[in-house]
Amino acid sequence: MTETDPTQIKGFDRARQAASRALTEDYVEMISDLAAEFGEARITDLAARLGVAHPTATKAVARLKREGLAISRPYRGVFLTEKGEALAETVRARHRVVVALLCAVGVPKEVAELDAEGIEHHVSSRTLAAFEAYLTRKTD
Amino acid sequence: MTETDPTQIKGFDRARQAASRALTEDYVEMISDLAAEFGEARITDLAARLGVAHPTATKAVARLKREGLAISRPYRGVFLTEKGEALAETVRARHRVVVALLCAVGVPKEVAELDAEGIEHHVSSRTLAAFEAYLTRKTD
DNA sequence: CGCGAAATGTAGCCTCGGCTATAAATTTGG
DNA sequence: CCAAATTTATAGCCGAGGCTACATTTCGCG
Ligand SMILES: [Mn+2]
Ligand SMILES: [Mn+2]
Ligand SMILES: [Mn+2]
Ligand SMILES: [Mn+2]
Repeated sequence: MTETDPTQIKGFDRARQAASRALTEDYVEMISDLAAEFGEARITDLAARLGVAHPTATKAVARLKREGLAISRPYRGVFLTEKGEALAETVRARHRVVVALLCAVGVPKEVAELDAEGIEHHVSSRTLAAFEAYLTRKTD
Repeated sequence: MTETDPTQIKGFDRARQAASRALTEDYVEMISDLAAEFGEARITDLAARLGVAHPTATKAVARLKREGLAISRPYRGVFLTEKGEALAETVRARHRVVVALLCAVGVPKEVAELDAEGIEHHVSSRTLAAFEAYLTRKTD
């Protein structure tokens, strides 16, 4: 083979890293949502909303705790740490921008909401900034 | 908990399915690229371009063969089946549209290329259609 | 030709993120 | 206040997708 384009490798690598962060991001955002609604996030509710079996949610929460994003005691609710809350806020904001951008270029709202759930995790900060600038331009 | 929004669950489910298809899509596209350049795709080249160790590429190719997307004989190159070629074409086209859309809303080209590698796998046919329509409108 | 280098295959390890089945704790209501 | 229902925990299975180490085959070249 000739040379290997480093940009291309970087793209695949970034996509792999984003995929591995996606679960964390969705759980943290959901825990934050549930906390706002009910004051705490229960494992059962997390599992129901994410569409997984509850042991799957339990495992995910264990990982969040390992990473210092959440805390919990046995048979009690799950709560975000400050670090977790900060991540949730970032993720929530990005989710909204992605949906808005999709809608702005003509994607039906319902479809935008579905696709955004996956797309959001691959939107870098620079792309996010471009989306925001575009939305601002378009609105004003 | 109160009710559980089925649309939201569907979004997470779609994102999970897309993530599991992503690897297949990238490999098939890359095999097609290498075939165009060199007449065949070698495991070493696949691994180098995707940024993984060669046993990882070998495993992935084994899966493609299982799924009827590629064929190969020991110590020889990998080739796509008709089904594989068709998928490669679809994936390549979508990749281009995603990059073009990102550029059109103001994302720098280099960044667009990086982010598209992950985003593309989460763009549904309806969103793709909207992107194409937007690009057509903007160009004309 | 034949030998060393390069490519490919294979074995086996790891983590992650699904799942089911079963056990234990907690909550609820009669 | 106790029994049943609900919730949570735990054990253990699976496949995917990474990796390293090592074996084997093919290739290139003197
Ligand atoms: Mn998401
Ligand atoms: Mn989201
Ligand atoms: Mn890709
Ligand atoms: Mn691609």
